[in-house]
Amino acid sequence: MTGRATVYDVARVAGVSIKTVSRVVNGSEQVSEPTRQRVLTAVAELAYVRNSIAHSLRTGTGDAIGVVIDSIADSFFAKLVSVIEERMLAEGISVLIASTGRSGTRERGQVTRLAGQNVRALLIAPTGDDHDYIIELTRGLPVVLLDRGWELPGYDTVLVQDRIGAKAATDHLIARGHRRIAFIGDNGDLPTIAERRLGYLDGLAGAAIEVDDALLRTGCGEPEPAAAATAELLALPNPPTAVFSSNPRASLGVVRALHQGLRTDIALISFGDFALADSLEPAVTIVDQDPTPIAEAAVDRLLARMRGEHSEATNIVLPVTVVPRGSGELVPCNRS
Amino acid sequence: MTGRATVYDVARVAGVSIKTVSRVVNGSEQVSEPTRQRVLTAVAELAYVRNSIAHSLRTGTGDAIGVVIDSIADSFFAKLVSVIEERMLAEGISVLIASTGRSGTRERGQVTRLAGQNVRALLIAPTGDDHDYIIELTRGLPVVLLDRGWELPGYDTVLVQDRIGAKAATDHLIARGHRRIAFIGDNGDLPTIAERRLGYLDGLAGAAIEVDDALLRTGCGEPEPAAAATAELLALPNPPTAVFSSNPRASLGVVRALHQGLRTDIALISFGDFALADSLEPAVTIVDQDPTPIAEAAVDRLLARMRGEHSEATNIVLPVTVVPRGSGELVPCNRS
DNA sequence: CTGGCCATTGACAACGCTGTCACGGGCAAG
DNA sequence: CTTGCCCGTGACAGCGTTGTCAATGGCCAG
Repeated sequence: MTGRATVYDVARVAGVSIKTVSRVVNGSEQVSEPTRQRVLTAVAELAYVRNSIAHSLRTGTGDAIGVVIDSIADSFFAKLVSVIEERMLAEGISVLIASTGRSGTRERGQVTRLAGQNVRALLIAPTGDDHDYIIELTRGLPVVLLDRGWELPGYDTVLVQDRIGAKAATDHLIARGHRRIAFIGDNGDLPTIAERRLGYLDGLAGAAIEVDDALLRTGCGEPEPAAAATAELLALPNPPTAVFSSNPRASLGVVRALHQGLRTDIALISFGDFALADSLEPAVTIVDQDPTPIAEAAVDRLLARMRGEHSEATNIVLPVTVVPRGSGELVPCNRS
Repeated sequence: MTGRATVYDVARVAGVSIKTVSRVVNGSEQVSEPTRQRVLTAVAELAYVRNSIAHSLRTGTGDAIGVVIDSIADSFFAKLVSVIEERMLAEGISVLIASTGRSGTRERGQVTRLAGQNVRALLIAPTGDDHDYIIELTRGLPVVLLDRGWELPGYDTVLVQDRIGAKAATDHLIARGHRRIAFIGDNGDLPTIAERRLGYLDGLAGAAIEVDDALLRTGCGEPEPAAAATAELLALPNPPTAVFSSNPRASLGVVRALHQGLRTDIALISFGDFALADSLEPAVTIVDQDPTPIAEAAVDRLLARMRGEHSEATNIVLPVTVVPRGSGELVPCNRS
């Protein structure tokens, strides 16, 4: 008994036709009570579980969605996926994860792969700036762009106020007297980070502070390069008095470097919360980019599309606020 | 053009039979070069992608595996899944995640669901202690039990030295002079935590320290209850001078509570690392339970099984070591 | 010239399921 | 008693793919 039971097995045991088994399993009303009972008994006896591949093939509707993200090891995306999975479980839909490692090529490969699977819809946090391929590959498939991808018209998107939030953080630091504020972030390929950088520049411009390129560090999306960049900033002849870290993973590196360099007197604001940010000394002020409402909104859109809604693409932009905790309220230090 | 192209479409365009298309797509040698070229041209023209549902149904081999874990929001499991997904991508296999929320009932539901999907194998971090259902539901499906589940014979398992590691941590604290050492952990249903608790008790017994039930806190697998439990411990008339936190998520709560209570003079060892553990003040001493080798070993086993290996079930136990960072080397404080 | 062999190709069935339609029987209306 | 309808049920096809097996045709040996 290696394979699983099929409708035929159940039909044989229950003494009915396979169609009747199908009806019972799918809860059709068109079955008499005694028959239903016999079928249910047989189902239990054989531990029958509907083969969802055959079901998908027949009905044409898959029972999984694909989620394309940077990496599931990133706690922001982990939380995002967690909420998505939870919501989808209620719909009986499975979640396939596909990570891009922030490579546009790999992203494309993953989307291609998923499009060939039984996915019924896609949630994508796009990496690169060329997303035309999505249009081509996902014909007839509901797609919601997550966290990024504002610039692709015709698709539902869910974002946060990247530029506004970044400007608010910068303003927050400027209001405490900082004028040498460093920016740590990934390279500008990521639309999100590009927006946050613009917000940072907005803030500086608003206070008529000249941009110092030495304080603008890109290519630091991960903890290690961010830590290295921070260490370099600290070693500058004229180091910054404040740091704006444009994503929580980079912030992990920044925090490590500041603590290792014993420079916790330098102000810090992180775009996006991270574990223990509020237990550090000082606790880290953040721009609150909570994954939960982002995921909820995205799932809402996706379910609506999966149910056949054909309205115009909507662009949801969630508000963010600065959450003061200590590190962002430090005033400029005078060490050097 | 709403649906995707099928072999029939390609066959029509290329002027061959569907079987030949299938042969070309699957790289069979039995096709003449000119025919192959014509087919490939048609494939490119129609952007044909093999329908993997039909493929799965026909071949009986799915192209996804299922991973059943507590929650993807837990960074330990997130890292685990990340490594698994990375490895599976190289095999062209997708990863389906299913979270249990540590509910045995839900775990069972998830395994049932996955067994009905096209999953080709399962990686399960079992929650409860009744795993007989796994045997029943996963007939003929390769299964590797991850991180827990030692007690289910006939299945490959990958664990760490839970009991030994916990004893080492306890010994480490005892060697610094601690005699009132608290234990924070989830309830004993989780085999892992039960083992760690035994290791903790081993340590106490080895030093002839009597167990104080007031210092043994269970039901704290998540940050919030762990923080609450820690706060209660601090309020005891005779509080502990050291804490052994038996999992990293609990440790997040313990750290928060210690910092909020300004009691960072209390020693702490965490079973399992967590982000920023080394940037805190003091840095947190850990028992190193690295998810990466666990995942690698599990994937190795799984791939071997998927390739048809029929050897005896293997039980891999990975070693752990205490990584001193500061918090575990604090000597007993005398405040009360 | 013929038989046999190999290389290439195609017709057909089947994977497990559900949609379509048809069938048989019971019952109310005519 | 017949007609027509509805209810419960089953036979059959087909979703897109691949495995089996047979057919075709070219080529070489006898």
